Amino acid sequence: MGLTKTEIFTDAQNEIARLAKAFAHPARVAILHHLFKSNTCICGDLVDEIGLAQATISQHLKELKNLGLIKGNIEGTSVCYCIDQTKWKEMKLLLTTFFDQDINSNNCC
Amino acid sequence: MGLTKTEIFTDAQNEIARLAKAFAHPARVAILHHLFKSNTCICGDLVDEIGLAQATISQHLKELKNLGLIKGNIEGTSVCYCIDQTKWKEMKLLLTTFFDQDINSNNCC
DNA sequence: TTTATATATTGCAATATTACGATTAATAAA
DNA sequence: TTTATTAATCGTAATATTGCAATATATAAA
Repeated sequence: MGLTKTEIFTDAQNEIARLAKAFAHPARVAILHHLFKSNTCICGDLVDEIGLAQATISQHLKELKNLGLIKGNIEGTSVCYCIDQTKWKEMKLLLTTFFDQDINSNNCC
Repeated sequence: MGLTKTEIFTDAQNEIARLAKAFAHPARVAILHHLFKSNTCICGDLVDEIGLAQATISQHLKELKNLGLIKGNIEGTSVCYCIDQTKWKEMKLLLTTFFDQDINSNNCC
């Protein structure tokens, strides 16, 4: 028990859930927000700007990287994280298509 | 530890995360999909259509109801669940606004 | 009232997530 | 080389989520 039964859902449903997890924690929302806001590709400044330990931020960054939504470029001793525009657009299309289901639906209650 | 530090994030960040959780599990994605697909307001058919135990479906429905995304009308012994169109539109606006941040951002890497 | 049906709730086990201190690894500067 | 700086990883504790059997609740039908 406690294990999500991925096999009984469609690929699309699993992929939507997988991507939505990126936004299902305020720290990751904050990280993404910071990455968009700063013109310069911020790196470990995230640790200062968001009030979480370095290990915690690093873990969240790893999850976002695993989803493909961000990428990291090593620059000397620090790492520059950026949004992966291609993957971001892909994610946007998948999720907004799901959200727009309401347009063609007639509610009964 | 293990407790999300909501207090260090903005209200918007917390709300985005809260709503994104609705889509962060394939069972809930499947439930919402079924609710949109069926013109008649389906009720416990979800248990048959999705391969999860009745108690599990009921729990996911409760979470979606708590987020305000769906509402349930009691009809005899069964309950008719539907999308709450107003809340859905609200959620859509909040999340798509967040997703559209890429439009005004210039990536550096 | 009794019985059947549908849904919610409870209790519990398994697994996942969140957070952080400590450590490691890797590069830059002295 | 030695030392500082930055980020990743490891280990661990606390908490949350997922799933289901069993039970409770509530209405409909007999």
